[in-house]
Amino acid sequence: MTPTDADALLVHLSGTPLFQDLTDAAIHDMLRHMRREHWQKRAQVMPAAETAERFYVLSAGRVRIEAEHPTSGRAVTLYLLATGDGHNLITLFDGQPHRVLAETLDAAEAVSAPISLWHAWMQQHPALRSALVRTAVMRLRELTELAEDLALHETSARLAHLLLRHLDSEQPSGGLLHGLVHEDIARLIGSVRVVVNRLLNRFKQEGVIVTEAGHIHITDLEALLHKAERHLHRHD
Amino acid sequence: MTPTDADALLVHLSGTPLFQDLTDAAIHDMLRHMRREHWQKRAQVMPAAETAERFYVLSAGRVRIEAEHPTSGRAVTLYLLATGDGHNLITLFDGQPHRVLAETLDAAEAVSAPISLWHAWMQQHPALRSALVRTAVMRLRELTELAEDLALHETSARLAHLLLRHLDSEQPSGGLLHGLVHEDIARLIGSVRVVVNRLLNRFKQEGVIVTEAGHIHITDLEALLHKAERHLHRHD
DNA sequence: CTGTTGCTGTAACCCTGGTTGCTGCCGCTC
DNA sequence: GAGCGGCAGCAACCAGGGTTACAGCAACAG
Repeated sequence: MTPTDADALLVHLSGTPLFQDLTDAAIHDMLRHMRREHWQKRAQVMPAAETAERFYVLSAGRVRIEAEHPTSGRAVTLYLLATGDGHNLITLFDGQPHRVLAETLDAAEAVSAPISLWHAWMQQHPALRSALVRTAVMRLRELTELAEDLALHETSARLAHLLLRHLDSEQPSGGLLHGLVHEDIARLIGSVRVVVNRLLNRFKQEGVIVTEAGHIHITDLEALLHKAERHLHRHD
Repeated sequence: MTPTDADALLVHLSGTPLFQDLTDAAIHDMLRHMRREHWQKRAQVMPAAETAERFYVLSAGRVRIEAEHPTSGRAVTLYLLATGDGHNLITLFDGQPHRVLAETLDAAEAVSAPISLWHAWMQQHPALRSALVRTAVMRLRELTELAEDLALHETSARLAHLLLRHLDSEQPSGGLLHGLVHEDIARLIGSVRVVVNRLLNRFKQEGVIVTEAGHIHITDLEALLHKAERHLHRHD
């Protein structure tokens, strides 16, 4: 990547969790060895073959990481990546390939470098290593929550939970769920489009949410919390 | 812990993934600062309060880590710990408490130390740090598989998958599943006792498995693989 | 020997939620 | 403005699997 490109990206990345404890000089140096990619909306990206050798950091847009059923065509999204999030953590740390699907939700952009380079960087910058480890642990928490949800809660509770996690955020535009269609939401909670539609309309009729221009707003937080069968442990 | 106790444990632990790259002297030194605990079969152990401050390593027996539904009483086991496995990885790395339940399946035994001590040890022994990170990443893989199973495969496929993962092992005694009752198996696949019983008997009638003395043996591997809706990617 | 406890084996019941299929609606392109 | 693709909105259908309830057994304790 050219120095000017790197300068432009520095602004985006220097505040993100992975890089926040590094000096601008260090980031700049790393960026010079990175490859930059631009992807269009709704495209399959970071194919497994390539992914086996590189670690990516999203610099713009959203990407969902999914597992797919071999025959039925159904899929669950394991996590949603946004700007600053890394992809291919597992292979980065254990060297084994990890077969998942990655698909952009928006026009997106990422930088990447071979895993061996990242290893060297982790060596040089302990702050980078610990940031990477911390995100791995965050993923552990997310997946634990997902598995728990799938095993113990029915879909209406999972949907309510999803809405609570993303719509109670300060952002007016609906946070990470912005612009997702029912099919996308369904995959986030391990269900299918028709069911999500059904539940969403039920929620509307019950006065728990309203939608305007494809956008969901919570009107009765209390009721939604009750549906999610959860108590707010993250708002104390 | 007394030096003689430490000597006895050294044998058990020095070959396990967490400690295998450390010198006996280093392990011995760590053990002198650890607390040793013995637990009886089927007991709730490592309560959340205490767990917030210590990291444990199982030195004998099995322990299952579970999430529980707040009201219905149902639970999923997130992972099964065996000798050499650590507990409380998440808190070790991010400092935040993680609320899960731990229950012994056998009479068990563990050593533990405050998290701050483990941090110091990771500092001194890079091999320890990387072993801990590797196990965190292994847990990520396990949980990904669990979530994928729960979201995409029906219970009969999940049961078949579970049997394949644990019974095709060389061990004659049935590996990690040894001595588990139907209720335990149900929790491992996010279901309930009655359903597991139903499916197990269906498998028997179809000639896929046989049971003798509460012990499960696979008789038709091909059929079981088909039921699991999976191809053997770990046996190549 | 008998009561108790824990596990397996079933059967009847029924509800959540996945499947299929079709109707509009909107926005785009040709 | 006609045609088309993507998406929300329904309705009918049905099955996987969770719930409840109980019977038969073995192990163990009193």
